[in-house]
Amino acid sequence: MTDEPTLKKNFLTEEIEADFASGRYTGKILTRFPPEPNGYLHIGHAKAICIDFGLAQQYGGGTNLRMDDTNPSKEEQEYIDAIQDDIRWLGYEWKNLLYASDYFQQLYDWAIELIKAGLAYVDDQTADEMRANRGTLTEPGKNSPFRDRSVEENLDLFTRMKNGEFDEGSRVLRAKIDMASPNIVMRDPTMYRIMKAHHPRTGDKWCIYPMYDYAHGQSDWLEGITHSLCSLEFKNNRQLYEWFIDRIAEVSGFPEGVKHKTRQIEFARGNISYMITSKRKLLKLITDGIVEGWNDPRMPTIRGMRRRGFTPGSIKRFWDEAGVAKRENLLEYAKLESFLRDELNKIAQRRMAVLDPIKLVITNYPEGQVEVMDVPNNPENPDDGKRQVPFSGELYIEREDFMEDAPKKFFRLSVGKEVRLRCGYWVTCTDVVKDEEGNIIQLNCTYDPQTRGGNNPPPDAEGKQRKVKGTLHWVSAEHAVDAEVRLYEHLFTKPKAEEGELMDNINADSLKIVNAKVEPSLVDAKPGDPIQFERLGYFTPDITTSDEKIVFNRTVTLKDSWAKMQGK
RNA sequence: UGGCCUGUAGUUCAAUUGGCGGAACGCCUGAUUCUGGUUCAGGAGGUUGAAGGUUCAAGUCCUUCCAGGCCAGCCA
Repeated sequence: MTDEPTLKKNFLTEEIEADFASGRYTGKILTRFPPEPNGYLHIGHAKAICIDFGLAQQYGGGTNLRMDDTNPSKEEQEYIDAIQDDIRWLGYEWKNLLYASDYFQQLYDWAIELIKAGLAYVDDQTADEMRANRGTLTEPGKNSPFRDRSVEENLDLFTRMKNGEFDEGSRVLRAKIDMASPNIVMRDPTMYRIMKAHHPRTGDKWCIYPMYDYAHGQSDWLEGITHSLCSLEFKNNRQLYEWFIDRIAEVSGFPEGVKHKTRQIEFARGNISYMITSKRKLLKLITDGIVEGWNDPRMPTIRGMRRRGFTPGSIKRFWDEAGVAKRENLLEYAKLESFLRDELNKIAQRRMAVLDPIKLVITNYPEGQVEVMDVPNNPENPDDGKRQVPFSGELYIEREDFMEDAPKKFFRLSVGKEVRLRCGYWVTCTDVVKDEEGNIIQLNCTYDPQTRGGNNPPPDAEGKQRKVKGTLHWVSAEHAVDAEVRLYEHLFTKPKAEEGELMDNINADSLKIVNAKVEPSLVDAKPGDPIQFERLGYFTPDITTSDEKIVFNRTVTLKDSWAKMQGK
């Protein structure tokens, strides 16, 4: 987790290296991550974070974290704080924490210069009129009747817009470019709209707020960003991004201390099967009560995944291995799970927990006896040592580890069969106890005292070694602790979860809550601690866990080739 | 019937820039194992979207076609 994954070669690294080789840039690479503080970061943002921070790190540069706070009607301080927390959790640190709103005055001053140069005008058309006159994908637009106002009138109107003299929606400032451009982004784009909203940072100072297109490029430029890496849908906007900077450079020159223009390069965002990242849809899951909130362990948010038990390392490695390109994609959730398991396998403490308990009674075990068994905390890492687990004549094992009419391939318990209880004893099932309805309520077994600790018994007189195929996990009934365990599945039934009507694809079984019996040492586990319940999967205590009620989240199951065989 | 972008194993990406198409994940075998996990060894899987062309040689260059994506917010 401490060593950063080395990023693979891709078209971004190629371009970046070319930019330094050609002398376009000297010095250090500087990127930026520009989240809009109107929601929580999700797995898709994590890709951008890995690229923006990871690439800069790889080339010895830095990354500015810039809150894209140009729309106060949707943005809140709560998100500004959460975003920083999530980025740090992922393991990245920014060079500077900045806000687009830091540049509101500069942006305004430049707008004045653009107006003076005849490159911007105040438009009195309604939003509907503007839309009608914008033309369509195949037809050019029409010039606004207000397009040729005098500089003086534009200056007067724009100043009054700023002073709050006009109603919201009554006027906008537009760049004067080309209403017939085949790139619709260039058809006199809006630079400022009137918005009388309270801004978390600038308060009530401004009645006008800049649009993304007018704010983003210049923010990059002012900060001396070398590479502004963003997703594909901004490809069309790049022409405008460059237009603003070029025009401002002509009209006002470069800002103090700024030597170069920023290069925007677009890459494809990453989609993952069974997950969605649309903020609107995610919010609907919450408002419709499908999930608990932004940090529900089933949510693809950083907070949700963190609560679920994901590690930052696995998320970073996933995006690193996924690569970067320019095509639409749908990564398999299995790939994410693979890197998750890989890391968890190395660090997770092993414990025993029985999710669906059935009582196992050892009929020949001395009544009332309790033994303490040494069990390794992590066989993958002997340095983690061993712990002591109480063993007795009354245990719980997993209901599905017993079968009455077992097929030959069933390596677990069945009447007449012998199995190993992990680090306990070898037991043979003699008979079962059923209730009136015929349900099995207890398994009676005998144990072999020569197998203490789960070890092989000595060979028989002919030197033959007795063997068992199966090893089961267990907890001592008397010592077991009750715990609630939350078992998660995909939130959606279709891999392309984003497709079609959201509510048609909801997996009704995405959360299953069971009452488990767990070994006593688990009472000390803390939220975030990676724990493997042996033979079941990786779990971590939920943030709601308490002394009164222990709660675990299942992060991911172990691979299960038995279940796979059954499925066939 | 506009502009721009993208098509390479099931999936995501590579292919030294024109020189024998690979990896990861997934899938299938086998070995090992006190977790049906891990680990190890091996295997299957490709008309490089299609058709033409240039070339000794094309995934890579050219032409045409097909499919998919983005853009018509006073969102980002």
